[in-house]
Amino acid sequence: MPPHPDIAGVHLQQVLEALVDPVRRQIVRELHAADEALRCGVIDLPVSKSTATHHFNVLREAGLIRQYYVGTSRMNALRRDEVEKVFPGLLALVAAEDHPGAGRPSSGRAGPGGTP
Amino acid sequence: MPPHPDIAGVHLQQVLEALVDPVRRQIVRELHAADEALRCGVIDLPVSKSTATHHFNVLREAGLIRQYYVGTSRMNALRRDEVEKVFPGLLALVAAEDHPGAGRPSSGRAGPGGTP
DNA sequence: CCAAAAGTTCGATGTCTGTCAAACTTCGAT
DNA sequence: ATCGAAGTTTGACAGACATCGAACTTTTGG
Repeated sequence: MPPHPDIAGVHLQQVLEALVDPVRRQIVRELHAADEALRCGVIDLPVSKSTATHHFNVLREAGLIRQYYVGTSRMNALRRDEVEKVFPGLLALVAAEDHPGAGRPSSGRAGPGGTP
Repeated sequence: MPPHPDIAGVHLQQVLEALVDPVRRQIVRELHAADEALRCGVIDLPVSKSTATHHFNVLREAGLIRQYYVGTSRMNALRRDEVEKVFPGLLALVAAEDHPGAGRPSSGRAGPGGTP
């Protein structure tokens, strides 16, 4: 429910910061493929629930996804057309990504506590 | 002179990591606009020379620019067509960027020592 | 030959961001 | 009413990255 920014007002900087994380790109890819809103839990992410919540929030704040509740489930929908209008081709690049392994950052960025 | 990767082998992850930095996008924009190779010094960057060197290296390693020496000057050329072939539309997004202020990261990332 | 110019290398530093665990909230079903 | 499922919130933490200054290399110009 927090604020969904108007994509026209989002800077490329913020969108890139959102998409530079492999986990967040995975989310975008799955939403793109599903072509419909998905529950958070449906997407199998390699991180804890709290971290997942964080990633969804970042995507929302960047104007890439729209979120709304249905019961206790948070639905997530890719803002396809809107994003396409402001950043043409961007989603296609992510959707077409050849996600090797798990799309880990080039310079082994995994954060601490990764998998102790 | 260090290795220039074959762009076809570069992952989207690495390219995004390169382009997420405002300074590096500025470099790409200027090279895009110039449409020819430019000396490092010609591009007026808001960072020290050593930092600039770092940024040019990151861009080269990501396959976005090609570098070669002419005297003591290092020339930098955008690998337009090659990048366009593998990541269509990507350069256009950066080139068309509405660089506000100085394109500082959304979450004030400036690093230490920024402006003491 | 000497000096200036153009970058590079090296080491140090501070901030940011991803990550987790634990406690909490909320809604639906039994 | 109670229990479970689904997420959220709140600290804490560690690793990466951008950044700088100083010293060095190399090439051009006087």
